[in-house]
Amino acid sequence: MPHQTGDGAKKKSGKSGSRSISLKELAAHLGLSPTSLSIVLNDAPAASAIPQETKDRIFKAAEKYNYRPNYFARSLRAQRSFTFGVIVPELSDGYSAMVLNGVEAVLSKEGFFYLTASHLHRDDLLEHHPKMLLERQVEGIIAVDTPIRFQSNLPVVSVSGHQAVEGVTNVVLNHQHAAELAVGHLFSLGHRKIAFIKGQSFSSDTEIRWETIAQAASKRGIKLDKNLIAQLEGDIPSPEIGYIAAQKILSNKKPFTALFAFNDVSAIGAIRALQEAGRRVPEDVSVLGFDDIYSAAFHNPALTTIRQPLFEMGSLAAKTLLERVAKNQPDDNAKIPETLTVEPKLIVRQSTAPVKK
Amino acid sequence: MPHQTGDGAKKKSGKSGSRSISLKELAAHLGLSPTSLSIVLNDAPAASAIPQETKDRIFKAAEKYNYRPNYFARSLRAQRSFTFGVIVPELSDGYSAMVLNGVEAVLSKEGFFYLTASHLHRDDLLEHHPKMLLERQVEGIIAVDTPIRFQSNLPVVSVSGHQAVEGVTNVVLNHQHAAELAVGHLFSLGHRKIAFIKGQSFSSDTEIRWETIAQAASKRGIKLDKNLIAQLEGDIPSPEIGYIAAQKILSNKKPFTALFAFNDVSAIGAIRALQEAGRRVPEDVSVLGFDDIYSAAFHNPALTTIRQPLFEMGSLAAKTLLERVAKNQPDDNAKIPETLTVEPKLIVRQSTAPVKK
DNA sequence: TCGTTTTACTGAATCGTTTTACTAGATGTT
DNA sequence: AACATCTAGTAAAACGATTCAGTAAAACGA
Repeated sequence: MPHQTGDGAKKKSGKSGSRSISLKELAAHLGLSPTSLSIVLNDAPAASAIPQETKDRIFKAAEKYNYRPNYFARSLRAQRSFTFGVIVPELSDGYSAMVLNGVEAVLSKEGFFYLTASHLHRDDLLEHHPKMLLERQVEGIIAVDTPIRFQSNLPVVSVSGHQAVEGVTNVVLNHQHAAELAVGHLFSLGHRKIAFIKGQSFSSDTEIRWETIAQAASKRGIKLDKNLIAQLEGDIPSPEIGYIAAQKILSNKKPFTALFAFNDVSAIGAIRALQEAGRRVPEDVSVLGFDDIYSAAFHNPALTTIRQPLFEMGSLAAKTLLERVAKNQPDDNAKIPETLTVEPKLIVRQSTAPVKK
Repeated sequence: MPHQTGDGAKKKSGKSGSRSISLKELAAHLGLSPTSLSIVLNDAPAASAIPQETKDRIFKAAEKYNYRPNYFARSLRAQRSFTFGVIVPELSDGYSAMVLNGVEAVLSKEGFFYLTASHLHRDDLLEHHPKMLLERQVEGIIAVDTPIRFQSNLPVVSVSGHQAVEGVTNVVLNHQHAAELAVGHLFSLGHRKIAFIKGQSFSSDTEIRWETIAQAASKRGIKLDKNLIAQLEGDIPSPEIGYIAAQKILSNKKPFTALFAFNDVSAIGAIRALQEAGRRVPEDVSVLGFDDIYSAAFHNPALTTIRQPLFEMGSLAAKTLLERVAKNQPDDNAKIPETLTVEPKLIVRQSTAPVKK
């Protein structure tokens, strides 16, 4: 329970070198015991027995000396850290950063902070980082697009994880809906020969994305030609890997009129490859992305894409974790939500067009 | 603020959820005192008096019971948090995330973590977040593209800050060099009428960037026409604000053959505006970006840009802060490096070309 | 008037670790 | 033999806040 003093005072606390005052020192100043101050400042039940006059004296002194309870002392005593751990593949891919934005928006309101750790798809870090976070006494973990390789009795919320792990709440996109939107869009434009770029094998969305696409395709009688399928490889968040994947597809010399990329970044790379091969987008080939990153709308041509509400996924994850921490009854496992689903949205722009007759 | 439920620390929760063992418990197991274990496990000087046999017994037991020293207890005692605070405008703009990558790479090796806070260009958060970080006992602060509005006696390293604040080390790009590279490149391609998009007023690079550009331009006899200058407005990291700025320049109907944008993101938006106005890039107008974000190489046309080594700036900031923390002699102020400079690089791609005759 | 309740506090224990200041026996030195 | 030094530890005091269990004195009720 974070302690709050009247904030917003514009005091530019005078002394610069002053290490902050302790409760004991403050109590000595007032001629009272630390106990009394603690009770009053935290508004503990016993505070009802303290006269308002004394309370005011305490509040004033706390204000004057800019008293801040020591985080470690308090956390040690209360066995609480008011901190979560967040594990991401890496920060600069746009995806994780957007999710983190959502996480932070929620947490900062509740006086929580989070520690970030990037695993860079390395097995050793996937094991090491969670351990470190546990040692730091985080009260819960948010894993973003990250396999759960650790076990603990802490609450865990996974964003775009697709494992069913006991005690882990999964925040996921409605992939079936996404696939319907995407394939349906291309289908309604007349596309029947569609190329696909699958995600990297380590990306947790790859599998489910592919399954739902396959369903949506077969439902419409679209055949999946192996020569029109490539998989992203490499772990840099650069369009280059999409460029390479598209080149691979092109090299198979099979005709196709549309390409559905795993994400916007790879779609951008793919467009480059298509253009280098003399295919115009969207006149010759329609390209569909995924995510709706900031630059999607401003690419040339502007990307048609499936938007994932990443900020909401982050804030939902944070909210859920806060709730699970609040009512920490270990027996309560039954009540842990297993999956929370958010909805995608089709954003039509210029990179898709009706198939040429 | 949520009031804490009254159940307190009463749950001795044995069970599968084994709360980790304490030093005292471990000592009891071994029939030794906590002191001895502490000495041995930390390899304190006094450990030389302890026979290897006993040491081994202790190590083995620690291993067996998976003993981890309690972070809060240790930090309370040692008055150290092994944690830095990082303040950024926001995470998803690509810039901050890349810097953070560099920060994390260095910190994780040293057993440090960092807490992130985004100020979103809001004055209240610029004051509030640093306060919160100080309460969390961070040992230092890294401010990324963020004005220093707080004061503390903690070491601070600022990335792309341009204030001269006592006790703050600035990690900055060699802006003069950057401007020379940029303006020199455009000049050597024959461009004399150059439009500029300045950064937002709140961005700490805006001013110095502009000054150095003005110098590099006037040195070459290039006049800066007010009608060819626009400023980014708004704080979303989307190309849209560059699009708007470019439109503003276009609306002035003054001829220009090149445009130098504040960053790649705004350059991408500007290209869209130019194309909508019927100007081809680079045939009619050369466009030069800044930063070299991942998608710059894959935009259409591929962006010529000035690369900032953001990862290095982050890791350099982290290293510097670690050093300053390591030798924490407050009198040592004389030795604090005031400025650390990193070098830009011109990356020539397809968005710039010789001026048409 | 006596006994109970309320008021207004305080002392001491606790969270888990590190560190300072010991002790008591063994070994070595002159 | 007297003294110093080394060995193998331990007890107790921090670090700073919270909380349990009291304690006097005042107010209240019969």
